[in-house]
Amino acid sequence: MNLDKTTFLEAFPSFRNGPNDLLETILNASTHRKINKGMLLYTEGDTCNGIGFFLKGEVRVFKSGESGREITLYELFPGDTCILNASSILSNDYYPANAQCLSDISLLLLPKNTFLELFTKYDVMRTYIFTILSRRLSAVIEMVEEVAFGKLDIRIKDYLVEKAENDVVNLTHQQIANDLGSSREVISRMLKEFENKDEVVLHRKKIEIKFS
Amino acid sequence: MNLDKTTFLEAFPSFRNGPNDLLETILNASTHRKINKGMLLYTEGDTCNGIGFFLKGEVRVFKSGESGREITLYELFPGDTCILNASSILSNDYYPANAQCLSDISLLLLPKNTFLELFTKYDVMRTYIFTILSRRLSAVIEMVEEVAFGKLDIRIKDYLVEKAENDVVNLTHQQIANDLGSSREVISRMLKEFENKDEVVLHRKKIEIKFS
DNA sequence: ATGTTTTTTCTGACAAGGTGACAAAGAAAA
DNA sequence: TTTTCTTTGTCACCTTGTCAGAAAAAACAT
Repeated sequence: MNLDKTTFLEAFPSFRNGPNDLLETILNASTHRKINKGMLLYTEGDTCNGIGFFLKGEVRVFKSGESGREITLYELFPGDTCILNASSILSNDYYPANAQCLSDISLLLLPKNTFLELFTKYDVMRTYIFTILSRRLSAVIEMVEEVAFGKLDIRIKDYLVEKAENDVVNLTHQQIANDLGSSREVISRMLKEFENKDEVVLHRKKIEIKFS
Repeated sequence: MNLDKTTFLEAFPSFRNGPNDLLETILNASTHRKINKGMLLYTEGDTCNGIGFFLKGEVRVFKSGESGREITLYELFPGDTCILNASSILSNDYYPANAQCLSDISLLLLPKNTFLELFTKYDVMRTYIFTILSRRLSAVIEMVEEVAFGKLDIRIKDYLVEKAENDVVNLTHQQIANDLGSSREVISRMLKEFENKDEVVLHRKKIEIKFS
């Protein structure tokens, strides 16, 4: 046993309702991995031989375009599964995006075959996967709407509010661009405009928000 | 019984593997509806009280922005389910998009509760739903990539090739704009450029392609 | 402490795409 | 034919992305 039940159930409360068998199999068959901040978990085109259950940390799932621009599809937190793993395992397809650790993370990696068995056998597992998958679809549909119709100034402001802690955002312009699917120059330009209108104060790797 | 098994199984072959019970329940509990071309099946914010199994015709699922612009997320064909129905039923949420009939369609409408029972009870149903859901997620992720990074001239050309029958596309500039999430003016402008470069011939509601 | 390198930000000119307003050309209807 | 509606064309302007180059701040080395 690689990990105690309590720790797992803390992150994955929906498995409390499941049979003990399921829980035991997950804990026994999986390996506990720790991966460092900045590392890439998957890249586009990878084949998946396991599915990760995230226990600690943050992961960013993103697409990147030819020009070097990037856009974040969604983020993963403790209690999440990289559903694209599950999806590509079940449909025997490539992993269609990139996943990057935003902090040191720890996860349980469940081998493909065990996952397939558990998915076939246990209702709790299916419901869990279904819920996450369904949530992701909504999130990505929202992304389409934002990117297709949203004005960038609004998108940046919403983003800053979302990312702010005590009205401070500790990110570089490049990181913001990578999340929003824009380019660094454009973000810099807009932030400068915000500053001229006295809506933010700019520092290196740090933005103070004066609206929100 | 509203519909014979053969007709249903033709459109939904994956249910052949399922128990007879499942099939009978679907056929008995659902109502057979025909809806005319142009009608809206759902609009954003609707609550779903049933899930549709498409037997005939085409449906366009799209988002619309404030400015009146639209973007098509994906299309539904016979054998499809409007997975956003299932998704919003199972997560008890609103329908997050609009669905419009591109032709006269016919579908089986399975009431919410029956669907939930069948989903809980039958593996075939869960697998079917999961497959569709997973496919949609991939499709929508592709959309994000296209919209965020794709150049419009390329997107239009790809689109025209996809929609062409014998190198002819019978659509208005507005319809193309609505699928691609762009505006009519821009599409007209680009098509005119294509024509100047001798890549297409433009008519009313009709574009002849000379590349492909 | 000083010079060197790297990271982050700034700037300006230009290109691509979206917006708004309005005109013209066909098609359809009266 | 005249009128009306649908579809397409065009122009000027605004927003966003791209390219190129430089400045400023931090990190590193000696």
